[in-house]
Parts: sequence; structure tokens; C-alpha cells
Amino acid sequence: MEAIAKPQTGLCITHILPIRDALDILSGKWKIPIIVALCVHKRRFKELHRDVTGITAKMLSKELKELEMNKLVKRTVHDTSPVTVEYSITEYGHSLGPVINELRDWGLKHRDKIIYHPEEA
Amino acid sequence: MEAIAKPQTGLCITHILPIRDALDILSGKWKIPIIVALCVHKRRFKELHRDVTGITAKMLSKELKELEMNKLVKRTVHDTSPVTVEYSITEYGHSLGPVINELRDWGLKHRDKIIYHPEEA
DNA sequence: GATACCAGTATACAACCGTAAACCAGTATC
DNA sequence: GATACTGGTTTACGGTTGTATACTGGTATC
Repeated sequence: MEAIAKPQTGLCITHILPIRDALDILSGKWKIPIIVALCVHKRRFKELHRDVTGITAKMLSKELKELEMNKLVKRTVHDTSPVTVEYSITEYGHSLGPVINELRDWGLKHRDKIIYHPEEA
Repeated sequence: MEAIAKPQTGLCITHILPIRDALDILSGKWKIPIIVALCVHKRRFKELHRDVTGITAKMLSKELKELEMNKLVKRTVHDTSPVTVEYSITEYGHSLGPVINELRDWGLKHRDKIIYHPEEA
């Protein structure tokens, strides 16, 4: 790369990099649906598997691990028999609320636009 | 990739589906960086290729087509020689502003958290 | 003993995302 | 003629994402 900083370097640091950070954590088909489901109330693995429509056990397991690593979701093992595992959203996970709300608002508006004005520029 | 996801019930319709719609359109490594770059000012292909650090021509071409299909970006061909092509953000593209701002805010806060409180729950 | 539920794993596979590099036509400059 | 600019496309390839199916071990129920 170049030794001399490009003019948009400032733009990158303050505008693009944090967005990439956020997208890295939230990307993929399932993470946000899982978070939304857990925001309503905590759930066990099989309950999540049923409630997050279409996800496979492998993906659910993988996504939950990543969300736990990022401190967005908490995994609690209860010493019952058989063992039950409970997933809940952390306080930090709740900090995603505004992001999720904006995404949802935009998605709803977009859906309206697609349905009612499909050909409009 | 479907423009509109399958019909479902309750929580899904009002909360999860619109988020999926939004993510379908914005997903991937490059779309939001491209939109952010174009928000600053319109650019030609090669300029974008230089300014969106790391993207390949193939991906840039592909992403621009998808963004154009979704009316977020406008492609204008100028009858110069050689032909110049100009990409600009549409008014509809600007409607993503709040989403991008929230993502950026959260990404900045997350970065702070990772840097200053890496072990905290 | 047979079945079912719990929380996942294991394996195999397909599709998509993304990279690297070469290549195209047309115009202009050296 | 050689090179470089314009805006891309083509080919080849690897890595990740995501799906499908089967399976584990322990407990409880029928």
C-alpha cells in the first residue's frame, strides 16, 4: 500500500471501520433473528430451534457460540436431569436495540415500497 | 436471494421478517462501505475501486448492480470518449442514513468495549 | 424393552462469497 | 507500435456459509 495517507482515511476510521466491526458480529442469516427471539424471553436450545424458523441445529449451535463469544448472549447450564441449557440475552446484547429497530423500520418501509411501488425509481 | 421472505406469523412478521429483508439487501462485506463512499460524493467506477479499500473489480461490479437493482444507487453513462460512468446515491439510498448511523455508533461503542474492557462480561 | 426428549456433534455436500489474474474494446498519449 | 486510461467481463479457484441427515449419551416415559 501507499506510505502517504489517502484523503479518505479519516472517513474510513470514523465511518467505515466501525460499520464493518458491527457487520462482522451481526452478519449472516441467523444472528439477528436469534437475538430478536431471545429479546422476547430466554429460551432453551430446542425451543430456539423451533422458534427460529428454518435454522438447523448445527447453525444454531454455531451462531450461539459466536454470540456468546461476543457477550451478546449468555449460556446457563442448569443442573437438572437431563441437563437443561438456557440462553438469554445480556445487558450488552440489549444495546443492539436501536440498531435492530432501525433495521426493522427500514425493512418495513422497503417492503411497503416493493409491494406498492415496485417500478418506481 | 428473495426480495421478500416467506410469510410467517406473529413475532416473525412484525419483527424478524423486515430485518431479514433489510439484511438481504445490505449483507456482505462491501455494500455499506460502497454506500458510505457514495454518500460523500458521486464517483466513477475506477474511483470507487480505488476508494473502497480492498474490493476487487468483480465484486464492485456485482455489488453496484445489486444496489442499482434495489434503487439505492444510480448509474449514469456520460457520452464522452471514452465513456465515463458515474455512480451516485439515490434519494432512497439516503433513507438508509439512520440505519448506517446506528450501526456505526454501535460499532464504535463495541470497539471501545473490546479495547478497554476485553474480559468484562 | 421401545420410544422420546434433551443438547448438541459428525459427516457429507451444495451454494455463495470473495480473490487473483487475465482479458476485452475504444481512445489517447509517447 | 507500446503503453495507459476508461468500465468493466471472464476464468479459475479457495473458503465460508448453510443444508440435510444421521448419530451420541443420558434421562424419563410408555
